[in-house]
Amino acid sequence: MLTLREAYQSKEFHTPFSPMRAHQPGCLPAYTPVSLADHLDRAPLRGIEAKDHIFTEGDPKLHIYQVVTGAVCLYKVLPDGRRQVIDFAYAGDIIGLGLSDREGYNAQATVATRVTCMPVSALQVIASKDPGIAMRMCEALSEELTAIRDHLVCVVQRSATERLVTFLLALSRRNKARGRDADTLELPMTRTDIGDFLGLTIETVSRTFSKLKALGLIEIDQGTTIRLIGISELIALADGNTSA
Amino acid sequence: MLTLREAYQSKEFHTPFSPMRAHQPGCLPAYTPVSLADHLDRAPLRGIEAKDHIFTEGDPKLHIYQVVTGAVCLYKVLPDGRRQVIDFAYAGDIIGLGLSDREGYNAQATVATRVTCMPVSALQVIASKDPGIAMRMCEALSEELTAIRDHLVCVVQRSATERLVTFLLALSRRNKARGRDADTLELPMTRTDIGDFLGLTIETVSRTFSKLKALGLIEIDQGTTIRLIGISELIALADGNTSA
DNA sequence: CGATTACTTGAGCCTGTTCAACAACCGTGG
DNA sequence: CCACGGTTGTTGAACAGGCTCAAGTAATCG
Repeated sequence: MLTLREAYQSKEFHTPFSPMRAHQPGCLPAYTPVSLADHLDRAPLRGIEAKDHIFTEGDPKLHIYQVVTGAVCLYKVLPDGRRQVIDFAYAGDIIGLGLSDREGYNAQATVATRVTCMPVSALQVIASKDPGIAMRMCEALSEELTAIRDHLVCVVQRSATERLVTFLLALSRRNKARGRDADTLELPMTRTDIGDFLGLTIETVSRTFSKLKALGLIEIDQGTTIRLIGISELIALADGNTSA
Repeated sequence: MLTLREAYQSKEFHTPFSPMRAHQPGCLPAYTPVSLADHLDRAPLRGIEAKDHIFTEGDPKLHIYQVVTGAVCLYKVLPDGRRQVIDFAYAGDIIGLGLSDREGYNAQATVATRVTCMPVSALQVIASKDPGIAMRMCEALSEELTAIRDHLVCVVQRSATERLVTFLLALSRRNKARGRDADTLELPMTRTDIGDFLGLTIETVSRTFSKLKALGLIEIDQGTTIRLIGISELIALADGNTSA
């Protein structure tokens, strides 16, 4: 399974439609093709302190953001306060794609974070001029859909241990995709965030970490650094081949 | 909350970008603007018998479909057979939007169903000529994302009763949006499908229906026709104002 | 009309929750 | 430097919601 945001890193962030664009009949762009990522790279930077919100549900959607450093927790709350973390966004991930005029969830930095922010109005202008950008947005949205579907299946069908291990393995795969150590994970969020992501209580998350440690499958430093010992056993665990 | 597919019906299915298109600088369409829905309405019809699959996960994605009559169950399965229903698609709903080259889930007709099917290749040609169509696809994808996020929150955070009532109320709202009776629901799927959608066993679904009936909040005819009695009490139940 | 599939209901069990206490960590200020 | 309070994480014990297993009933279809 993909980390929800991992999809964005799984391909070059340049639209595969760009090469075709200039040759579309009836469409003669007089500008230099620029990818979505290019636009975001140029956008102004904004710093957010740990625990501060970038936006909250219901806010008018004014910008889309790309995380430069740090981590962001995207979540929704039910009327009675129950919280569900939809996704985490890490460096490179884009937040807020979509055409609604309101934010559909809350975005809170879990640690000190920097993001670039680009006005949606600008994006709409660009996208309506440039079908390649619009298609790239479709692509990104489809990948987000694929990822959240996988997460839905995971969280609804899997046991506590399977969920947590799936989460760790997704982070590991993400690390590998970035050329970083696949066995060493930094968790830039609290147990509460992880619990609300996986649909578990903080106690169950903690207990499950302890169990994995006792099984010799992971090591934990200061709560936030995880070292994966037996990747293959962990994969088996995640898939319910329950040796424990 | 929206029924997952309801989003598609919540707005006219004509792109709001159409009026702008002819005036885009550098883009001179020499054809009559046609909406995504128009294209789908013209597409050839295909009949599927109850329990037959339209496609399965991993199949090359060749078409997108629009349900004309009947109902379709979209689901994924884990390696060990656990099943999660992602969504149901009813008349008017579009299945398979997105730019992956493979189907990401299974689509099975729950009852005898007719769909129109349009080749994705045709859609890509249209979308790369017509930024309005591409933007309309983005819009549809965002709505699908919003809906699945809501469903994720519901299924992970809510109790069995809350989930089932939320499901019934979504169907009711959908009926109302179509000008049909909001109090009378047809359930064109089995208890197993409902259970796998809500992350519950068939027994719990059945028991919960019985409980709602005992509370006098619904009536059930032949298992498939539900009549909602106390909408306001049901809404309270769905939000966890647990009078039961 | 019998066979099959779908649904309902019951009883006991299990996973993860709740409630509670405790430990570790961290920044602040004396 | 350490004492202190607040936050975050860990662990234990009892509970409960939904699951499993099992039996029985209703609807459907050849």
